[in-house]
Amino acid sequence: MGATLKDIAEKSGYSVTTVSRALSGYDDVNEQTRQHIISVANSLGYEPNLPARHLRGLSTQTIGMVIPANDQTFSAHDFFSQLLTGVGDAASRERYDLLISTQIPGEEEMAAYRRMVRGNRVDGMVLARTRQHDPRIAYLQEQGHPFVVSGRSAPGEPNDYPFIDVDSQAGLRILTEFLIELGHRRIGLILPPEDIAYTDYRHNGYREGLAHGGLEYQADYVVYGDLLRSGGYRGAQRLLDTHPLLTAIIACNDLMALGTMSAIQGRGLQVGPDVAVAGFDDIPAAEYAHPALTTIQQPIYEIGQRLVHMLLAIVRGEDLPESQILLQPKLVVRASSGPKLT
Amino acid sequence: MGATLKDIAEKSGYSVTTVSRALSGYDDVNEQTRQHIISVANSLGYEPNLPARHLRGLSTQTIGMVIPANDQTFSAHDFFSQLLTGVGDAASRERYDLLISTQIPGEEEMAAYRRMVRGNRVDGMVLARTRQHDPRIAYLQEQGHPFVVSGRSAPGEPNDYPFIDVDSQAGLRILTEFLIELGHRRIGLILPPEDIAYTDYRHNGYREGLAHGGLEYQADYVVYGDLLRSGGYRGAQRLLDTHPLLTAIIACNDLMALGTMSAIQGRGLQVGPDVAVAGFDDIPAAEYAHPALTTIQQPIYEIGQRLVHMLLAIVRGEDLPESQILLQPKLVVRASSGPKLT
DNA sequence: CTTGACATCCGAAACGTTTCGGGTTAGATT
DNA sequence: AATCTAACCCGAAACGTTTCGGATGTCAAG
Repeated sequence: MGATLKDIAEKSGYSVTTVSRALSGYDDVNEQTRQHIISVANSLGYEPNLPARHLRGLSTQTIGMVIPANDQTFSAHDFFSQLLTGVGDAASRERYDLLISTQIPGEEEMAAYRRMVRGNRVDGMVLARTRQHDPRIAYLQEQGHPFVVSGRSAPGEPNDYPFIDVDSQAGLRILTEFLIELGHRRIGLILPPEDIAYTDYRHNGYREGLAHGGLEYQADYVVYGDLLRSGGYRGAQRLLDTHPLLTAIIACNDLMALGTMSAIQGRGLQVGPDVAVAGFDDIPAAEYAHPALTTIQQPIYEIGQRLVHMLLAIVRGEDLPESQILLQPKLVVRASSGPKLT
Repeated sequence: MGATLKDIAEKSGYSVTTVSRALSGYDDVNEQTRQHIISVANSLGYEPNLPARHLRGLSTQTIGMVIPANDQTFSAHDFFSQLLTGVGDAASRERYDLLISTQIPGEEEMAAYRRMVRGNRVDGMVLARTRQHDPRIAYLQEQGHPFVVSGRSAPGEPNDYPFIDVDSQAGLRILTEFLIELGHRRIGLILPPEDIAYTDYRHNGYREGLAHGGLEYQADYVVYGDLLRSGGYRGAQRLLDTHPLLTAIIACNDLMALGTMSAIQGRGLQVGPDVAVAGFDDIPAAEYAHPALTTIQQPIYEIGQRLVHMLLAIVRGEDLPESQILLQPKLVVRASSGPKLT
């Protein structure tokens, strides 16, 4: 269908070699010849065949990313759409495209990674939402393929790769201390699934906050959720059924916090005055929730952009000033955390 | 780096041809041989080189999509992240990946299309947010490359391509009639930018609604916005500055409606009782806005999925039962449209 | 003993590009 | 007249795969 170098060569009377060299700006072709070739190329609507280029081992100008699929519950993608937008915008400025595969974690997911990496379709990969003993990281390291990660490994695991993460241990400590300062003594916690790498960090931060406020850690104030709104709803129900005297609940992401608010309101209680709620992420919906959600801000969009810059530096063989970045979290106080208790 | 067919051929003692045929399931290779070859392939971690395959003209198993970039304002991507998720999930089920390029509309954007289409990187393209005299559609038709579109052409332009759209003219008529029924007589309208294909449909729907309710169309009750929250804010300010007696404002998408609510609340007025507000799209934030937003529901996620099915049918040469789908919009009444006026 | 059929295998060409290692010409220098 | 240089150009190989069109060997039927 499309015109090839050969077509241009025939039409212009030069060889394929010369056409190729003219088009890619070598200086051993006459300027007049080059102009002629370029005009023929344009008249034929020539566009280079990328697979052919890649076959020669040239850059694919493409960044790969595998994102978790989860059908209906697209709003769970809030985090990923922000990350994706950051990655996409930064990539575009570097004339890179994105190859995206949405996959449910598991065998198919690893196959998607293999297709991209060994299949030679991308120059580098962006990973997100690290898990414990993450097989994706092991694979990419073993392949020696350039990659960067949003989120470091779980505590105790090696972190021998480039990443950007927010210190969520500090985040949860700050949140917990803040609630204690408001006067709360019984604070529930809804954690992410156990296999997520940052779960332990947040769990630890919560414990640190309690210790700092002189409160004892109560294992049954803590439940696990699924990072979705529904998980927050169920988690809050469970906590309030067993411990109706809780005066505050921290959910480990904003989506679960929104679910928590629904559960509280469904019981005829007021979010804030009756039960304080706090989340983590500061997704756009947090600001517009009712009441607006107190949360820990993560600059997800910026992280996406910086990941691209790191990745391309690695791909180009430049060395990175910083290859492991830990950002400090920021507390954003809104109405959901309620007034100071008296 | 990665193992090739040649490596497997050498290690197994068969020819490259036989290895290739064994691996791709031809039946003229001995079952025992095949097993042997497969085990060698696995031991070498073989993964086919996709560019090489594509060079031979085989399917790329990839769907292309160019989405508008707009830096900071990622929340504007609400519509696109839902569409993207729908497209991604459906594609994944068909073992397709997505090639995404984020681009600001203009020359660079067309270049991204050319790279994907003529560069042979995708089997088909998904377009969204049709514009007037859309050069992308003209290009894809001229190239004869498979594509499907979310949103038909502007009124009066030909619609000779497969699309899925929501009848937004009906949507705006319904919305307008609903507000009139509530007792509103002075209803402002914030339209999308003029070059968006659906702008005239929505404008017409508004006029139809007014006519049906026996109200006269007032050109100065209508302003144009930019589809972002900020555009809704500015549009509402302009409307209320010049026409403080407006009792209702329709914004042509939810994001602008949220901006409109901020503007109203910033003036010390109550959204609903003082000024009714309605939007269009039913993005997740609409439900959690305060007050919750009355709006027209578009099943964006499902549209994304159906677009993929249509596109793949075209790519595979199957014929489509329906290639131009117009969905009926659904009114979702929430608090922002306020009570019946007395 | 021929013939044909079948099962199994393979050589070589092709896809479109880039690039190495030249070649040819014209003019300038010896 | 021979040599050198610079400017311009090109043939052929290579990337990894698929596939067309056979080739070879075995065995049963004629």
